[in-house]
Amino acid sequence: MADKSSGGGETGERWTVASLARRAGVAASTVSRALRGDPRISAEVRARIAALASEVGYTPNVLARSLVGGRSGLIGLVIGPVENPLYAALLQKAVTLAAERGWRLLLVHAGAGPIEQATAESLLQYRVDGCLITSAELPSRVAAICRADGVPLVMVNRVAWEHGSAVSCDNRAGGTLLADLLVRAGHRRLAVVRGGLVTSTSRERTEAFAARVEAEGLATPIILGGANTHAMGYAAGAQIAAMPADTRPDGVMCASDLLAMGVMDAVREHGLRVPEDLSVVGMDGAAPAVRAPYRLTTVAQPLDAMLGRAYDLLEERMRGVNRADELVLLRGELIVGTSARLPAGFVHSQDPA
Amino acid sequence: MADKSSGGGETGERWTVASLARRAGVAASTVSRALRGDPRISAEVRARIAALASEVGYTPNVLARSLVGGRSGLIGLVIGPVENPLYAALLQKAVTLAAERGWRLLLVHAGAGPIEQATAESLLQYRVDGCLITSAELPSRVAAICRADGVPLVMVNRVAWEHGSAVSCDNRAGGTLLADLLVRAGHRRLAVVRGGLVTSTSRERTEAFAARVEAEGLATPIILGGANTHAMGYAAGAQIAAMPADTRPDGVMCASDLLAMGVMDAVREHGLRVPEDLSVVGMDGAAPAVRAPYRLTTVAQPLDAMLGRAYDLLEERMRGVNRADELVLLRGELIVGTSARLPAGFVHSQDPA
DNA sequence: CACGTTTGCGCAATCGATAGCATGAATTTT
DNA sequence: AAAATTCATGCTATCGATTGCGCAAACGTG
Repeated sequence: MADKSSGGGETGERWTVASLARRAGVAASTVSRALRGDPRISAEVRARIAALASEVGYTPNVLARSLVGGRSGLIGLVIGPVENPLYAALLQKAVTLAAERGWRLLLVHAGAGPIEQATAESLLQYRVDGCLITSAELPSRVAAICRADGVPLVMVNRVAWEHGSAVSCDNRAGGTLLADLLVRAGHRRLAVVRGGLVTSTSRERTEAFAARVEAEGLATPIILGGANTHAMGYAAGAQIAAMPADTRPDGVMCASDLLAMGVMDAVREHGLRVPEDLSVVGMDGAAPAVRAPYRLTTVAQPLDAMLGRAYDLLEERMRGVNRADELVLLRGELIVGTSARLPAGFVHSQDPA
Repeated sequence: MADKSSGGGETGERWTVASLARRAGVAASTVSRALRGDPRISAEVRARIAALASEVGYTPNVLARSLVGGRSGLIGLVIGPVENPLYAALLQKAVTLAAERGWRLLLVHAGAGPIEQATAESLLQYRVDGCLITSAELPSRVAAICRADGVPLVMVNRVAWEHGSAVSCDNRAGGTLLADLLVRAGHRRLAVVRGGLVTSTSRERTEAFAARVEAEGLATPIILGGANTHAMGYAAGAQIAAMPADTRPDGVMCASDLLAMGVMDAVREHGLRVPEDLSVVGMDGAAPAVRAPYRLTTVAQPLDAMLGRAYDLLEERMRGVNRADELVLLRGELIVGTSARLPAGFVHSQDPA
């Protein structure tokens, strides 16, 4: 049926504006305008071309369009280790929210390791309109590349280091909140299990927690950990469990839920009960940490809001608005589980009396 | 320094072959050939242009290249719910292995839900060279689109339904292996916790396990579950724990590690010990299931090998080789944890005596 | 009925990179 | 020394979609 010389049809050749135009007996520019709803094309012709296009299953070539239009509709995504459930959740939401804005994600990197130069360059090769970095580590190579080429850049869950805006949970506020909670509940010997030594999230959470503990007149928390993995949490938990009961911490704040899960796994294997022998709190609000068997008391990051703001920031800058970089902090939400003893008279936030 | 009329430099304008050519005093085609290492260009000129390109930080526009070249270098990725750690691992490996082949991943969909038409169409709009579907669910819409436009398609962890090749773990062999293991260890009342009712992986694992159990002369396993989530596993575990001890199953095979974790969490909360009161085995080899507190006995999917084969299949078909669709099955590896009683004299595979 | 204005659409250039063909110079061959 | 090659590079069309400009025909008005 479809004649081959028209350039489309069952031959596997894809339809183009040109072949559609030949078939419809109009110019290619008319096809283009008709499909984009240009009012200069008569409603009659527009309908005819639209019908033809959907009949033959025409799909515009975005690559060609972006060549002239200047925007690719692609957002580069650099994501941290997705074995961390927080990043997994972030990834999923990032895809969904991007689709709602008509963007597609070019998955540039996923994992803990550093980003290779060749990988980072693909951001430029594919002319991404913007870049979203979601990783607690410091991918300065990507940041440098984006800056050099004027690609808007937004970081989520990590504060800006050299270039680009950032959206983050207010980690200090979270750390302070958790310190307050533990101190008011009567804990006296506190510990912190920290994540990566160079990650801003871990540092801020740890510092704020320790500062508030000291401000309350208690001894400086002992610091354990040093990497944001389950194994590191497990090791720290084993260390804690091995301490004599009279000097052992009675409250532990972990810089992430992943660490908290490791800590709980270890101390429980060593026969300690949570929270009777030891309170554990975390930060992130990762799904597996909140449910059984952990039921962790934690500060959940508002991922939807964070990504929404991040995309807003990107969109502004993609439109050419020449704004200064900004840092947006959003407050996390306390999720009260059963992993920590609570202050007397503490009212469950989800359960207002 | 950089003169604006040359089209590149600090003005934010990006360098192109044309602007590089003007700057170098040669033709654009010469720049293109020089950068691609065409031997027809003298070594001298080639070196000069290469030096200039790296000096100004030129990056080729892949979009333009693919317009003439016909290939975009993009692989569409459709991935299942990444809160399932198996998919998270798959995602991470998929990115790494794709980069090794010089491909980039266009993240089309991530999650459990169905794929929207507009989302699926982006596969065609961006002229992906191939498509990788990693999901136990049946994204037939994507398959149909790929078939209609001749886009090579490979599925991982799901068997082909209508169109495209597939690479999968040999789920039946795994189910049989686990049934053997439990029966030989003396379990007599077996149960299965299955995943999604329409997913091939869950169905095959369940059927093979049940078939072998019956072949061994034991009663047909009771079937629980019906969705591949932690919550479903937890619910099934609660059901099991609620049964009277003399009729309660003494061995449970879960169609995924995610389910197995849910089952173990539930039965432990109800005071049952694993494996003393109940053996639990899973399938997948997900990282959190293998470590504390689960230490699950499971059949690990060979993800690296699976993805390697999947990409091989894609690559062949992208080169235009007109091969028939094929189904590749790879054997999983038994990982022996502590979640199940073992047959007497069972030799730990990682620990040959 | 003549002239100006809108309406509707085609022509051709453009985006950036690539590839076929052509061209002039340098080199080899007879 | 004239002819035949080889070599290095330039010219130009091409991929597919978009867009500024131009040009008819249809419309309206005086």
